[in-house]
Amino acid sequence: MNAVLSVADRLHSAAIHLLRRVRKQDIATGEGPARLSALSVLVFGGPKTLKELAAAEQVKPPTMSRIVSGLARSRLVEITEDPEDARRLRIVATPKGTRLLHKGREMRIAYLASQLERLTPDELSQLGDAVEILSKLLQHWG
Amino acid sequence: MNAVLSVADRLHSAAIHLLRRVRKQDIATGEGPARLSALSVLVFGGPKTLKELAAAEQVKPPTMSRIVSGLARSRLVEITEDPEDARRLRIVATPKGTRLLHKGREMRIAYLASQLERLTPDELSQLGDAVEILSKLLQHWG
DNA sequence: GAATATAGTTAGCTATGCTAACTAATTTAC
DNA sequence: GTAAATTAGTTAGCATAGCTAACTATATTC
Repeated sequence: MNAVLSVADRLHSAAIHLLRRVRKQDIATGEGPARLSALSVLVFGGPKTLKELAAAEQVKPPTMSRIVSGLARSRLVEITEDPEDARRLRIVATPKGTRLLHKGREMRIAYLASQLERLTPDELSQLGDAVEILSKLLQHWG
Repeated sequence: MNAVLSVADRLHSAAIHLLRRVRKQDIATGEGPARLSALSVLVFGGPKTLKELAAAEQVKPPTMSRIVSGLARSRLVEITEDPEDARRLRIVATPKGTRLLHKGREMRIAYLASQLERLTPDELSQLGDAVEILSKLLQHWG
């Protein structure tokens, strides 16, 4: 197996297992990962329509419809009508939603960071560089 | 934000977005990601009991019980009794299961690899080293 | 004004995760 | 040598999250 295939394979496996670990932290916020991820788009990207949110999360509209319903039920987002087009929804994170997102993010990152502390400074630096490469790649994904 | 926190945050985000993309490839095999991941443990790690599989996949026994049922229904694994302890199941990948795993793995990896091809050889090598560090960290997770 | 296109929802399916409560088998304790 | 405790897995029941197909309501186009 050539180098590209080998890296691809192990990268996939590492990503799966990393997220399984982290998911347990997310659950402590009382909201699932799909909701937290959608909420994060709203908090950092501002108000969105349902279709925009679905596209940002790479999910179909009925799926996002349910995610948004859940967030609204927990008062983490607020839904208003678009004054220019009554078909559209304007979805905004509430202050409560923003607070919860930040809290969850802190918990998750603190947990991850506590594990990363085991690495040597050199390994951490290597990992940091690699994540940078990967993030850029994901931004320009084909 | 210090270096550890920053790496933790970006690593998490990259893992989420990477898997969202790859999930679509997995679906083409006709089996979900949890089943493929469990099957992979059997193919590369040999026969396992249900409890061992659950532990390897960081999932509770009832969850793994259903995953294994699904795999058995599709004839991707075979379940026999442990001759030494009738409470235990011995779960083995069938030849069909092994073939499907390799096929799915090829599709997924080919897709990932086609994206990784955009990296320079140097970047790829850095990413490979980092994945190695990460895999080891995940094995000895606290 | 009628046909078409677009935004979201609803209904209904599958898959994955959990806990609680169960059965069956083995081990331990007496 | 049997009763109690432990261990392996299953079943039932709940929630989240993904999908497609079919629907409603609004806008746009012809």
